Amino acid sequence: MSDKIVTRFAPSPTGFLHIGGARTALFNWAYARAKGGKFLLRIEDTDRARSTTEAIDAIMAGMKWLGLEADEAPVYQSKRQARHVEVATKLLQSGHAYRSYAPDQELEKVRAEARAAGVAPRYPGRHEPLTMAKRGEYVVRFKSPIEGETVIHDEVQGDVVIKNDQLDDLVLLRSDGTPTYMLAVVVDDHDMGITHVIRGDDHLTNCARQIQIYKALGWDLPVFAHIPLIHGADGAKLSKRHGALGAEQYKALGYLPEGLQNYLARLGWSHGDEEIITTEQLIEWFDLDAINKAPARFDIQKLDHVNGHYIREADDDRLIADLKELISSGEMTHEFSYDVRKIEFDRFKDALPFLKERAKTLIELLEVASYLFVSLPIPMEDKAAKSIKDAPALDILKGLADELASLPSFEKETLETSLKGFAEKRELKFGKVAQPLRAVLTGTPNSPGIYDVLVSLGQEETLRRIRDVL
RNA sequence: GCCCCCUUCGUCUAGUGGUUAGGACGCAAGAUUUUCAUUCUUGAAACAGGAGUUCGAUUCUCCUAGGGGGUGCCA
Repeated sequence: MSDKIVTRFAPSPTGFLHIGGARTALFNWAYARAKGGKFLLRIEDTDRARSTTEAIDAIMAGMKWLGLEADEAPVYQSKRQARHVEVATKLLQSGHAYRSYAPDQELEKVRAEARAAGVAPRYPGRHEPLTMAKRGEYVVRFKSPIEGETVIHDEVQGDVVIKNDQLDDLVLLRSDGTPTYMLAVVVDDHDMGITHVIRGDDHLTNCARQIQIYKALGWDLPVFAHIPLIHGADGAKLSKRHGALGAEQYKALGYLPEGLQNYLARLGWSHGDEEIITTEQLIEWFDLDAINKAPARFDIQKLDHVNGHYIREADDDRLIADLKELISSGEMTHEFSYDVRKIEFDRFKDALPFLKERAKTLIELLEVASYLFVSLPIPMEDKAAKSIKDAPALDILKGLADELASLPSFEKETLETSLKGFAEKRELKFGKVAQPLRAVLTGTPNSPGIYDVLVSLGQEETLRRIRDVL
């Protein structure tokens, strides 16, 4: 036993890496990193029928995207069956487990009766050997103590006491000889040298059962930390909407991994008033005692805000690379107002400094850049169309076309003096000049600053767009 | 049914036996500005309810209510 901390994330590969799992992985990863320990991944695929390789790939891809890579190759629980059987046999030999031949119907009956009587269901086989004929098919059950209580010393929940008479004799080995989760999780955590088990609190009650198995085996207990689940925006379980999406889907939605990571870290964990927390800071600050006991709701608006921060901070080249990847991935479901495959990334990059100020996701970034890449009859939004309909507006545009055509260069400062002078000459408020111009250049009433639009479009294209509506 | 966990602004949270209960998102107003966004300023907004302990409870205890989880040959 070394002092080094070892944590693990142990998903069952029956679906994508959902947001709750991602946070569990993040906490385990952060704790290992914070304490200079190891972070391992174990695929809990003992339920072969429901486990898929697609799910395994999706989970690993999601973790990789979030920057949560394990320090060693993943352990596949299904490949450790021999060891699980070995331990079950040991338990059988030491009298901590027994073969159970009862058919399902009998168990159903017992459970129904227990429920009707208002007590926890207990499997009767443990009291007296079953008298029924052995049919050859059996499961191995753990002989759970009836007297006393089991205490879980939980780093997040505190001491949780469960009376032993609440815990039934759980199945260790199924009738086909495969191990159940309850057995496998104990054996694997022990064998992998896991020192800290950080997982969702849906495992809290079952933890008491696992502790009994540890004790029967004479093994040391790991430290347990059961973190509350994440709820959806409506307070119910994570579902539909944003909550139940897979981590990878947030990528397709245009979120940055550091944005999601930051948001997730703050969901149920905090460090004073800190909101923007970099990966480095997370590693420096993360600890179990700052994890909240109450479940948190997933708030997409705050995620947007945090993500917007990271978009603005992001390096331009990196953003362009992300954009290219996102577009070629074909995973975006957003319907764009223009053909994003026609984007000229050189021009995009030049405009990025002022574009990223107004985007919270990569998708929004592509949308605010739309004016750059639409082709000639510029699609007009109603409001924009209205602002250039009347004669005075058209007259302004006509004058603007002449004015802009006469400029020797198309730089911001030149344009500023030019446009301001133009407005002054005609005794117009600047908005009267800028709005029609914006409409005709971008097709919308809202856009980046007019000088930025002008510069990013260039003199030739600007004039082409103005003249197109005259 | 039985068992376990949880409860500070709408949301994420800080916090203390005595505080003007703090921050963030969102919302509202204002400043900046050619629009939108960014940025900045200001504002509204919370200790679930009831007992008890105490000189004093948001903080400690109990009860209730509400929410969540478990109770599988799922994990």
